[in-house]
Amino acid sequence: MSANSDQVVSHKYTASLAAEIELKWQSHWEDDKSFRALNPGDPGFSPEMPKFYCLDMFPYPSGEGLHVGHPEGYTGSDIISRFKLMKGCNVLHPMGFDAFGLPAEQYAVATNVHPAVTTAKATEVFRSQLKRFGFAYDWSREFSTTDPDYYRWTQWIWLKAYDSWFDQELQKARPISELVDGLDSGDIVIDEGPGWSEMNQQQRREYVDSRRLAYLGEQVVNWCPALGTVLANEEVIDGRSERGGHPVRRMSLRQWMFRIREYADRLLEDLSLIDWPESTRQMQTEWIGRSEGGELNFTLDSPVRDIESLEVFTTRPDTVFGATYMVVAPEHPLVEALLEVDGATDRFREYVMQARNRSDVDRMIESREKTGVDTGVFAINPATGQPIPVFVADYVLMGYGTGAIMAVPAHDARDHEFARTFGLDITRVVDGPGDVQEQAYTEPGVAMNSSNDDISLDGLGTDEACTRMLDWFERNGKGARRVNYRLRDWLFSRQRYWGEPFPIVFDEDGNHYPVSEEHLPVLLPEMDDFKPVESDTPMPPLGRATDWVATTAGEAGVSPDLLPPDTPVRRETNTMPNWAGSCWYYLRYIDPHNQERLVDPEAERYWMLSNRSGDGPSRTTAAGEDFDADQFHVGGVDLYVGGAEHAVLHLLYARFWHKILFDRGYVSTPEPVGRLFHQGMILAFAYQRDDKSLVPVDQVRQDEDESWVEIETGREVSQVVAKMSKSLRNVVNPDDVINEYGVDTLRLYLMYMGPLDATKPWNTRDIKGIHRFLQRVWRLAIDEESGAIVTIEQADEQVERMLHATIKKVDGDIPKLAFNTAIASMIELVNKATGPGMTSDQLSRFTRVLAPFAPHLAEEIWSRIGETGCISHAEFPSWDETMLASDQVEIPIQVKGKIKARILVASDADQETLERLALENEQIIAILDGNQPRKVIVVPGRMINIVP
RNA sequence: GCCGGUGUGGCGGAAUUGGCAGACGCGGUGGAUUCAAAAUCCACUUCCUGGCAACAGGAGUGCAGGUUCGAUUCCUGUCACCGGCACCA
Repeated sequence: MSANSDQVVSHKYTASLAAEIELKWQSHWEDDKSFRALNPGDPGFSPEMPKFYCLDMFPYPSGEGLHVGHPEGYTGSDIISRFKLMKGCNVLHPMGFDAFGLPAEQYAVATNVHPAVTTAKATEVFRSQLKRFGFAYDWSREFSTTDPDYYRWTQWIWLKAYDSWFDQELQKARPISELVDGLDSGDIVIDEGPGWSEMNQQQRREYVDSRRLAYLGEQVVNWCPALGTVLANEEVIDGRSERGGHPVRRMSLRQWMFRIREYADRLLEDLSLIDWPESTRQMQTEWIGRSEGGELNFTLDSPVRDIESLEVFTTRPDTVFGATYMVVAPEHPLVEALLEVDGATDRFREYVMQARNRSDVDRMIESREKTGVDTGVFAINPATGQPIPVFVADYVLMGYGTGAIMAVPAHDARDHEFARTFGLDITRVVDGPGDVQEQAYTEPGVAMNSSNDDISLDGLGTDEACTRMLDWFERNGKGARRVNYRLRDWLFSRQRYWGEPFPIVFDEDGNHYPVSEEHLPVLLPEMDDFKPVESDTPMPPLGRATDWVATTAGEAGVSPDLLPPDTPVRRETNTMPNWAGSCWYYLRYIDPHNQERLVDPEAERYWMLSNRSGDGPSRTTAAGEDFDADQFHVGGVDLYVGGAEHAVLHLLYARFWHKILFDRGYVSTPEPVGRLFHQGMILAFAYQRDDKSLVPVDQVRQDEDESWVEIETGREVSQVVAKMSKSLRNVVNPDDVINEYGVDTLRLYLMYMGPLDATKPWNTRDIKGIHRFLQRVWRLAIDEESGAIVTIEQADEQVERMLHATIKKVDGDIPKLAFNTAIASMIELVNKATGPGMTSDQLSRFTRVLAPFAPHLAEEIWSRIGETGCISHAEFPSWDETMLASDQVEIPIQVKGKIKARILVASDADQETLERLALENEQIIAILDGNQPRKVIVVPGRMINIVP
């Protein structure tokens, strides 16, 4: 009893002591505003400090609370932020909440609890969980996308897009007023149809509306009955909704769209200028899907109603001579016209109806066998002059190109398959191996069978043949060069309650008028029933707020210049999609409380513009006229950390919005994010039976021989890695880990699991190792029994050397986000120092190295050894290269690449010395057996290789 | 089908430019400490063969080849897994 065991544990670094330390410093930091970032103009702001803007993808606060995947990325960015602070940067490291969206609304539909209530509660939970991690966020900049003060500016940006048109010549967005001025003055001429001067007021209005970047488009949309809303193409995967996997139907609706296609080239080109993961840049490239080719005109042998010809897009104009038939999509105008003309066969009608009604789900599930019907119409192949049949088939998509193709079965796999099914001619026009009657030859090659009275491609390579053919089409006015994109305009309306209302109203004639800026935000009306309105056509829930919807121009805030205040108007009842708020939140963090603007220009310039001489990303841009690419980086945010699941949608949309704002002069960089990093997914172990079915974790035990057994059956199961899921009961709750070990341990474990961008399994067993490491750190400074400081007076030489090496290693690894190896080197140091101990000067340096990773523990030791001030604002320690060099080094001697001996030599031993020493080595002499070596390769300081 | 990524001990993972494979952690084994245990500290721990042992020999970074004095690293082919796209003309 006298050897009091309680006393032993009383100063041990346990979960409870960790919690005590952590909560103490967290409240210190909060009281001292330790992580408040200063803007230009703030008292105490020093303009000479370099800036570092470090951004996390903000979370959607779900009712479930934080998942371990969240703090993984957040810890990584926190380490960089704290490191940059210690390096003397002014760091902007903010956090907020992306709180509009479907789950809260679905919950509201089910329970009638207002989404604002659900969201506020979930946000509260998230915030307190995040605070428990001790992240160095400037919480004074926090906001939620649902704050009226925030979405006011989301609406404002949408109005800017509404007030913009894209000038093809300048490749940039300009104010609508400049379009009108240009049309009035005749500087801008309308290509097709009646000229501006011949138009009446209504026609002019419609023309201008058709040019807006945010426009109202009649569009075949993806209607998801289960969600009661339409979805963007990007939100539909294999004919089902991205969220929830519900079936999606196609129908026509008038919806707000974004003219993102206008930016296709710029979005594509600028990808090469930013420091983003290759995979993400490639996904965006493919998403944009630029292809060069020609739009060619095929005349019908007799017109159908007013349709005299078909336009097709092709990337292989060199194969026109091989076009033996044509195909139009079921939604093509020619099909429409044929249905209205007598003579369309029943089979034709039936096929078209079936194809149109068929949902995308069915199209996907059905086999890929080509189906189609002959329209009975013939077109003239412009190259051969021969009549060729026109088919309708659903393998041609209305949404890509012109919705019609010339079919070249000899050189296109799909056309080949169709031609075989329907017994159509297959004519070879490109020379190459194989029999095109059996299989399409799709590679480039030398043209053949490709000549008429006017032109011959025979003997030309594909590239040259394409060029000649396009020249020929252009000369004859039968076609033109064209670039086509897979990217489609962005559908921006949702039939939901819990989103940003559009700041726009409609008069009785259906004309739309913007709400003027000073009347923003257009607030969501209070409602108590959130269900979508039952109707043949989708009706948004906001339609129920009849008092809100029916108003007057004056009430809604439409400028009296546009409409007399007492004009009755109806508000837009659609809302913006979830992406809206996340498209620009990084800008609002810069100046979150500004009531006058979305962001103060000076603050924006300070935080977004990086000098290329700094240590930011090294990519540069082709100089745009509005941007000095020689001096600045294209991207604004210095580091953006978040999941790869946002590689296309969020990150493409944000780039698009940013470019509009850039064109209109509201931001100073052409790209929002200079460097992007995706943290990997954290998986968990699960157990698999022989038949590959998975067994929940709690139904498995480990035998003494380490094998895993299903408890119920006693059968052996194998350990596999799977996504965390409730059904497998392998979801890790960060709160539990914090309770058991403290948050510094959790932070360190998350970073030590493996490379930050790798997908890796959570292994609860491994956390102990990291916890032990922190306990060792603690014991280096503190006596567990007495709580007294145990620093030594005289530094151990080897520990000192290793400390220098560790400082260098960590200093180099942090900017690379190679935290796992940085931690490994700290562990090595601490293992080395366990025993000899450290001086307080060594501890001062070591705790500063540790501080970005385990800030609370580091801060505690820092203060106990008598240092003052916040450790995260202390200078990151430096190292002395001369302390890294050792006098002697062990060098392996290889014979034919295999190590046979090792010698200890002076580390600066030169080539001759090493060769001599190697050949004098007894083992080597024995191996050589008196023979002269043919060759000796010596890499000083590394190795010696002898070839006998 | 196409594109991209990854394959290294029992497990998670290290390894600058082609130069000592397996750092570091987990797990395991042995020892110290303890009445005992936990905790802690120390040592060993890729596999195979031989040996009481120190040790000796061999194999080894998914697989099969190649380049090279030397390959986890570069090249060719191939397999598996993960992610993305998917009739895009």
